[in-house]
Amino acid sequence: MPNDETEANLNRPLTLRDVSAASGVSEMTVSRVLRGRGDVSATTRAKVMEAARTLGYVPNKIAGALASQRVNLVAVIIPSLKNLVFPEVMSGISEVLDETALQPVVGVTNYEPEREEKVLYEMISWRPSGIIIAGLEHSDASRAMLKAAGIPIVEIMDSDGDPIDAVVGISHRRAGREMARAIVEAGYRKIGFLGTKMPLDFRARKRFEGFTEALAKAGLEVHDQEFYEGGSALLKGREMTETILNRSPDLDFLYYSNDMIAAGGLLHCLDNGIDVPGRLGLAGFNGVDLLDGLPVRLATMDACRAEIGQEAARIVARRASGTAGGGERVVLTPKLQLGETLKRR
Amino acid sequence: MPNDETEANLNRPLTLRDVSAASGVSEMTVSRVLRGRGDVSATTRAKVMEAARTLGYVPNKIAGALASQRVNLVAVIIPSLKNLVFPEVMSGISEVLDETALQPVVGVTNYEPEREEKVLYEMISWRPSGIIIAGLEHSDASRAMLKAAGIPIVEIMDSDGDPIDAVVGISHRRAGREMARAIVEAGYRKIGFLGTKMPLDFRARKRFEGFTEALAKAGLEVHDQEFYEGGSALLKGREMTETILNRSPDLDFLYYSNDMIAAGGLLHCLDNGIDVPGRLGLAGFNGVDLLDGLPVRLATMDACRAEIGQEAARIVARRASGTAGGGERVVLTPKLQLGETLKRR
DNA sequence: TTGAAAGCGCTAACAA
DNA sequence: TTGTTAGCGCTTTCAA
Repeated sequence: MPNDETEANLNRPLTLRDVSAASGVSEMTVSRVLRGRGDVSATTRAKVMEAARTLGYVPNKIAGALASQRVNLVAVIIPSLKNLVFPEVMSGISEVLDETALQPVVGVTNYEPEREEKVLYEMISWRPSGIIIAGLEHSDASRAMLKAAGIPIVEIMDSDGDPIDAVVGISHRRAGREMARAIVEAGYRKIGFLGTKMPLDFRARKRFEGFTEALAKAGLEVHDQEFYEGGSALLKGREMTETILNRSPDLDFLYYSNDMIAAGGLLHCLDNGIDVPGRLGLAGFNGVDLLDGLPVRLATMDACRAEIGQEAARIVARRASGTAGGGERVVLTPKLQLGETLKRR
Repeated sequence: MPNDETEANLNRPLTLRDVSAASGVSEMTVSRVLRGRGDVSATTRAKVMEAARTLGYVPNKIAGALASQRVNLVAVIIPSLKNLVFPEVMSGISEVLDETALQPVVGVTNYEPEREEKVLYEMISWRPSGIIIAGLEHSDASRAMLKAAGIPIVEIMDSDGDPIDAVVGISHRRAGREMARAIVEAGYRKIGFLGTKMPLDFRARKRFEGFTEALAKAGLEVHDQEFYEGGSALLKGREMTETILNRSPDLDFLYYSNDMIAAGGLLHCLDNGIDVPGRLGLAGFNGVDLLDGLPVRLATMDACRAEIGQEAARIVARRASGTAGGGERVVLTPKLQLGETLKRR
């Protein structure tokens, strides 16, 4: 049974032409109406809107983008979605872009440079209005693509290194140094480090470097260390803590490369009646709000995730709106939260 | 100082034409090489690759998509990234799509129907090869768009309702019923429910409905309930648990709508020396691997997140490759994990 | 305020 | 194996 003409299921996407035919208005004017451009009479506008709505027309952005040479997408390239940190950055980005015509599109690299290259290539081939990318370390090929893209590039989360264009982040080296200082000042001396077995997590590495550097200044060094990969971070935190304490029972402080494993360590200590922070101090990194629910507030350092996302998005938005710019540099200061797992002086 | 011609920074993106000129090969053949189509001599291929590489050419997918009427994107529409569940579904999707030419693009709705409409409209206007969308409940406008899109639509995570096209999920009603049965069988009688204050979290609601229904069959009802919104789920779990136990000290079981608040509840009980599962039983929902790190293994029900993602991606991939289909229905069975917070019989 | 023509950068289809 | 031609569906530009 053939359908009524105006509702015919043509099994092909509708085009401007269809709306034009249905409304008796030229394609060009239909286009104007649909894009909300002025200079269209109210009558014409009404006719067009009516036709578009009853047909269920959805514009083809591909054609629009090709013709206008404008794409309202912002590529956001991050290592992972499973680490809560990145969704938080995403929220900051979305929040700001929601007020603009721009839209974030996420690409995930799994901390693999080859994947980063591939994802970047794919993204750039859609000619986005800007790229927000985690970290300052990229392969030569990636850097070349980013430089050649001719669009705003904002590298985020880290400020220790040479940005390609703009950068928004914190200094992880400094974060490590400050935590080390706080630990030493509190009187701890036998310090252990627990982290991920991820040579490509440059930010964690920089924190570690800053940490050891500041310890060295105090005449100390990392007494023992332990690394993990994969699995539930909370569980790994428990296990690693047990392992390292068995091996080096004289440790009096454990610095973890993230809050999740630190929380696992804390649970281990609570379970085993280890006096925290008296006998053993603990600290993590990130300030994830999961920590609010733990029995004891963990010492950590807030990495300003949402703020980083917001600032990065603002830079892209500003540039997309034509306001000149380039090479913006926003360095945020991570806030030390002593919690209850680090002795007070 | 003008640049050397082959490396000129034209400040406009390179086109096939540039590669064609640099290599002395026709645009069409360049296009063939770059897309890896056969029927190109090794010599020509080499010339083209060389030219493309030294120029740093990145194809314009917008033009390609318009010309070929093919877009290798799959829109994935989910309520949130902060709930760990969705990143896990994403992993399943990526894993499968990585083996194909398809690429996921994520849109986030924040559980708001109006946002879902907007995100859908944006996505559909890029003419993706398929849409994977969480849930079976959508506004009329959203449903109309999905139906009219003329591409594979896979609704995921839930199987209780009428799908538009394909569906991959679990029955949350059944999940609720099964948990209720297990609780009753274990001998608990005064049962409390703790969940989110989210009228639009249909899946949580269905679990609750199934739960009360099965309790009713056993002649029981939910004895008290407590809801929360926002904040750290772990902390809210602690707080709600304290609140509900103060109000109804005779409760002997607490069923939580997700594992995170259940974990908070568990920590509260451990802190306060409440005998779990003897005096009070606890259960959550999801089977997030965070739970592995808790001192006591929480009773929960695995929601098959990764598997759902994989199946959904497979359906889209299969359809994109032309293999006919439509209306696929995959209902997975959530696995009950008794853990140590529900008495065994 | 509206319309007609040209073309965005690429690929399908066909020809050589 | 390679090249030519004609669009894809829209927007820009210019004319009416």
